[in-house]
Amino acid sequence: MERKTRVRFAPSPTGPLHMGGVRTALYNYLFAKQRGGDFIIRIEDTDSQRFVPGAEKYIIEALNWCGIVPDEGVDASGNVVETASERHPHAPYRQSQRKPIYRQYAEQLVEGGFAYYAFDTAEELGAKRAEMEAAGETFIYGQTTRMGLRNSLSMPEAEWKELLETRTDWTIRFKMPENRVVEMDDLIRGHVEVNTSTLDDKVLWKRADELPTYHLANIVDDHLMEITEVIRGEEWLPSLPLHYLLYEAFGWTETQPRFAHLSLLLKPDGKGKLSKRDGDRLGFPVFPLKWVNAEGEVSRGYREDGYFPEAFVNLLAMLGWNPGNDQELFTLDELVQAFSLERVVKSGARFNADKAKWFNKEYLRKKSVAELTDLYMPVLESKGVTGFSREYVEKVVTLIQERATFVADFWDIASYLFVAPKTFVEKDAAKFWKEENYTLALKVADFILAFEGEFTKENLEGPLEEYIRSNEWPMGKVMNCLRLALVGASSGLGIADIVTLIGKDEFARRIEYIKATL
RNA sequence: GGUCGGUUCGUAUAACGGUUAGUACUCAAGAUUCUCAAUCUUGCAAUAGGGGUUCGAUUCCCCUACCGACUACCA
Repeated sequence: MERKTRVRFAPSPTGPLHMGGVRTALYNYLFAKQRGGDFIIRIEDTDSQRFVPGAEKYIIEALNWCGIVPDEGVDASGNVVETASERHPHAPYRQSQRKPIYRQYAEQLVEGGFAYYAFDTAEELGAKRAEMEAAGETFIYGQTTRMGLRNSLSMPEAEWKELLETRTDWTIRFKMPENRVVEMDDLIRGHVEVNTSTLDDKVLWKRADELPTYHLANIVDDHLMEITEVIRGEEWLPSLPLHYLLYEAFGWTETQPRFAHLSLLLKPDGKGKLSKRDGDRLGFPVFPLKWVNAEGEVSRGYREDGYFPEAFVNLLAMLGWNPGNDQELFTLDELVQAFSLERVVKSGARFNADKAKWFNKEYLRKKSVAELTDLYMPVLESKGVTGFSREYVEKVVTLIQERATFVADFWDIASYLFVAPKTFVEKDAAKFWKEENYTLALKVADFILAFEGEFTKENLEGPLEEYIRSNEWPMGKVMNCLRLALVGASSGLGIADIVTLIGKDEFARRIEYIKATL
């Protein structure tokens, strides 16, 4: 009975999707596609308190930008599917819309003796917790304490049945078995054992809002949606025994999915996991897309920072996974081919911004001049630069493509090919702008202006150097001085390239301007 | 505190009992060039510590240290 591979990414719409979340989604996607299976998106919005408007849309848009397109859960226009259909037999995909289906499963567990009703209020539990903490102990609602608390296990039947009717703030808790060793297998971590004596009786369902907690909703939906593998973050490993026990209590062990727990993304320096603050502090995005929260606080995104989605996906894939050889550059399709959970690294991966930039640079180099020009034209426009043909911009892009990491770098690298420099880099000027140099440089300028052939790099370069050499002038000093006049700095393209691009008239103008300042 | 997970150059990782412990990023030096960038070459740099097991441990086991996750009517 080979089942079709079906995996899901189940984010909670409590804010923008963190890059670690994107990585989890990516690994799920790669795993599914490699096996010809389905990748499903399910929105886990059972906590109405933490719901953030726009978060769901953000998550889907972010995945879409990355090329991670779901087979189920979202329709063609990127909306979460709300009604079941032939293509979406498991809809709806928002847990808030699946509300009616969970209670019966929770009750089923109570009937089977795997769960019970609990009537302790949040305040009572809070007080209990504080009391025990004051005594230096930790309170857990579990096998050692449950009989001393208010629930259907400790109270007379008549009493709790009455409370069940009259009160609306009770919960259903899982009755954690005592002293049992739960043996689990993780696709990444291998065999893990936990004794149930350290585990507590988790709340599964709440009467107050008639909603399940994560644990119940997760198991029920994974079962109903016929999920075959659960690939999720490491933070879920501690609740894996509970999940195993739930599958067992429901009698679903035959079709229980296999689990794989991914390690976390760590901050580049210091201790702890990667957080929003690190991005602000160290100057790189931690989110795929820009996000503005309710307070108007802006978090930058990879997309807005100029990363190509292919580069972002590639760098994410390499953070905690490797193909087993030296290949580092992969397209999404290549990743689908090469990916394997066996090669996912167990330890947490520190994010490195330099490496992230390197990936983008590699992708930028691979782009066609046409595509980069498409991206650069609007930038030029925003700089107020007009009157240049597309052909001209393409020539510029061709010359600077391999010098840039982002399209946004183009302007900093070669704005002088569009506008005359307004300022001069002080350090460079101090070094090269000396009378002995610029008198010669101006003579070279005259030579260029007197050049009668067509202005091309090939035509100019030879004669230019020949002219300087024959006069026995210092090539470096003269050229840099001339570059200073054209660029405003002693760095940049070759003189012949610059002159060819800006043309004789503009060249003459810049030289005249320089002469006027002497 | 408890439970679980993790630990190879600064970072990401390779080596799934036998290698001069490899690769990439970063950094440094050199080559090249009219400068810068790019490119090429070279270099710096690691098995957390201690016990075992073994002819032999980065690799297997134990202890310690450190890091992390979890410990909610949040996911």
